[in-house]
Amino acid sequence: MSVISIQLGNNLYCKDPQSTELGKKIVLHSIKLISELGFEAFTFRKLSMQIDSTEASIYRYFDNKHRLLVYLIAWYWAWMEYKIEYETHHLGNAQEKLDRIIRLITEKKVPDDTFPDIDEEALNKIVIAESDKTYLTKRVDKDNQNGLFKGYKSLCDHIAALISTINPNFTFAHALASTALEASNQQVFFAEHLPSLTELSQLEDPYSANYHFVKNLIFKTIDA
Amino acid sequence: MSVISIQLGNNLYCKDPQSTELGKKIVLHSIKLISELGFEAFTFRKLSMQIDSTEASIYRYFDNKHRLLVYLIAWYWAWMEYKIEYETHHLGNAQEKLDRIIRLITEKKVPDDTFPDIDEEALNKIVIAESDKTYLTKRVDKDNQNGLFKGYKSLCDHIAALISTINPNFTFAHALASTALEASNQQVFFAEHLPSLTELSQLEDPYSANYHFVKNLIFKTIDA
DNA sequence: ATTCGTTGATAGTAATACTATCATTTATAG
DNA sequence: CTATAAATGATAGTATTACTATCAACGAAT
Repeated sequence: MSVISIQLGNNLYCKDPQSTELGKKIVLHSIKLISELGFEAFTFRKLSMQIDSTEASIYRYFDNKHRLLVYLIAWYWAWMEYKIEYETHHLGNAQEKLDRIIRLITEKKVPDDTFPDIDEEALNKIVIAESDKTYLTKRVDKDNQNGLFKGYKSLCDHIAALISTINPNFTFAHALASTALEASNQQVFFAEHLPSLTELSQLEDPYSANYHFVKNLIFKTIDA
Repeated sequence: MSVISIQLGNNLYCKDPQSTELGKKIVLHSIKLISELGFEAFTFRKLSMQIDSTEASIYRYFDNKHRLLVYLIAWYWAWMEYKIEYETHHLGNAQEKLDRIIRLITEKKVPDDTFPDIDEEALNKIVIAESDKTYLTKRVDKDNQNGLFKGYKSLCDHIAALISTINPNFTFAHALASTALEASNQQVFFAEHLPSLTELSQLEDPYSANYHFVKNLIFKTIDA
């Protein structure tokens, strides 16, 4: 039996949390705690109590809570890239692939049995509410140099490449890709918390509405 | 001589910072400090030292630093709305108005002599790097109920209304407006810190490029 | 049987985000 | 011009956070 696991760059942790039981517990419960408390109220102390361990032990895996957040978000995007690969490699043309990607990004996230240690639903909540905080810091440039955002950038590249295939004359492929990625999560947040900023919450199926919104946004924008 | 000032809702502060000298100093120097240190490293203690005052005195104006940030961002959007009003009321049709708004939102911000107490350039930096943090908290719903995001929502409404005038059949006017507003700032941040997520940084005039990107995004998307 | 690596237990520190109290200065009204 | 109130300053104190350091205990591998 072959076990698939998402392998992440070694700058994303101090000590690989996938290599030990404690590491897995840290990841598992941090997803739970951050999604419940929000990133600001989340502390290593609270996490250590949840898993009957100590702050010091957690610090052996992650330098600080920001790094842990970056790790979780990186895991999410690596997971998305894996799913995209799996569901688009057989498709014939760029349009179809892009369409499938938009669907994957906007669809409601359900538990993925392939990774029993991760609560993908809770992780998606974190991505929606906290992922911008990974780069909205004074350390962005250093963190970027250390490759912490590689996964997100590679997904953006992937989408931009499809956009350029569909319309080679479109100048802003990466800008549109990053805008669409950000928007797809932001709109879900708005629908829940600032509903006057979006129509999603008024429609019967907000996830499907989001899909149509983002799809329309991309395909209309790139049409020559 | 009539002095114009941006009047903000009274939930945005404890005591109106525009009503006293100390209040004005708090706003003036907090813009400077937050833009330099970033919001996380910014503290009331550091601010109090800058203005030769005390933490306790600052707390009389703002409950906490998050509230101060919300105030600054609200001021910014109120200022934008004022500029938009001023520069679009004479324009004949929705297309022209929307175009002008996009230009105003994406253009490089320079000091506005009308408000000598505010460094609009530094404030714009804050909007770009920190504004998402105003609502990405566990308190969003409460803060929203207290009207803290009124200015942003009203600008979004304004843009959405123009979109609906241009194409009454477009379903996602507010979603597109909020997406464009967010993107216009996000792309500037990416250009500076995560340049592989956007083309803006490669082009001669990134501000003009941003204008064209956002304009194209909106007008292409809403075309029937 | 030893030792190595992992974890736990405990302690400690500087900084943060406040709150409270009271004295002092400044403005304002009588 | 004085009385009084409002605004500010000075000072102190607290709980929590975000770490760092040290050492003991335990189990697994050699």
